Amino acid sequence: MLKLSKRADYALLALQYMATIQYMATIQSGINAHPRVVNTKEIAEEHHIPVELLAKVLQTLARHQLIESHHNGPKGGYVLGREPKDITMAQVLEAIEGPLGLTDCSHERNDHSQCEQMNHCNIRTPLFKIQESIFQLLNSMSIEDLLVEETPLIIVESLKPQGVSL
Amino acid sequence: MLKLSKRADYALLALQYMATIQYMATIQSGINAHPRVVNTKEIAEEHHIPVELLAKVLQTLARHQLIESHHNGPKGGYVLGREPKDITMAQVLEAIEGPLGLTDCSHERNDHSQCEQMNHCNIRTPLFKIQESIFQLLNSMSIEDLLVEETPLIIVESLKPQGVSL
DNA sequence: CTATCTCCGACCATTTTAATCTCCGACTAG
DNA sequence: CTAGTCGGAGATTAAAATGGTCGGAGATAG
Repeated sequence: MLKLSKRADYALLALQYMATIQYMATIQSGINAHPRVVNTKEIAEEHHIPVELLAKVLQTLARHQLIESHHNGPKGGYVLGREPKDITMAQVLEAIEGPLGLTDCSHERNDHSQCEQMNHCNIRTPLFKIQESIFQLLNSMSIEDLLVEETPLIIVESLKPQGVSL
Repeated sequence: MLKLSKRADYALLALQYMATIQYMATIQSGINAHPRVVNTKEIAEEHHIPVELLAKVLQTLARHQLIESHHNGPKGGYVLGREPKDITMAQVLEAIEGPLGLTDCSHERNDHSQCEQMNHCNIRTPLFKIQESIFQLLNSMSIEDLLVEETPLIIVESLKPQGVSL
């Protein structure tokens, strides 16, 4: 349950790798160093993942401007599209897997297809609260948090206080 | 992303329904009332979901003692296995979908098969922390929290985050 | 210029997983 | 006995994830 797809895994691995490269460059050459452009093959080999799938993942990330593609022939590749701290988990996962929501009826207010069936659904509201908490959590962590050795645990306050009222 | 399976949806709907039945009975007949036994067909028809699938879901819930089956022929069915507040979301989801974890390597500390490949994985620790937070969140909510009055559907128009300038 | 290397996008094949349905056995109330 | 229940093993279908192939466009190095 709640397992990330491999595409999501690959995305995070790639972003972490690119952030690390960039971080190293900054340390060595100061803040103005242009980050090294890394290509798909390099990342794939580094992590032992299939090139073709990673290529698609990176294309998707580029389309969402999380990374930036450099069409420079043999020197082409990708760099991060913005600061690691400004690329949140939620953004990455939404780019890869589409808008996140626990239920089918979280997004489709335009085509009323699905919820015709779920008309007798009494669990929407609580589920939306859970969803909102998870979203908040994912937005509170960024690629930068993948760099450090130990990330501080983020506590999501219980939703209990809102309580039961019927 | 993060969408619940239908089986999980059905499980929550069924548990909410059973909890409601029980709650009503308590109101009407006092605390000692035996909760009414409800059968699969009733729940399925109430929510317009396929009986066969719901049957499996309920069987699974029974196997995990979240509900209790009564083999009473034509009067058979299910009741909650314990108090609504003692049935957490995490328990339900784990019963239906197996142990929850963002990554494949979350559980397999014994068979080292998978992580041989993911040996070059630098994102385990942060992911485990996210996972832990979600687990905590899901454990903080119970079936009791599903008993809230259902308000008109709140539209989540766009989950797109704040847009982040670069 | 040419050979080579990159990203891009479309398309296809295979595998895995989810969802649904079918059938039968055991049991029980009326 | 009859009809209705849960329990559980498949079969079937549908959908999604994963992985691979190909050709085009553009840039670089020689």
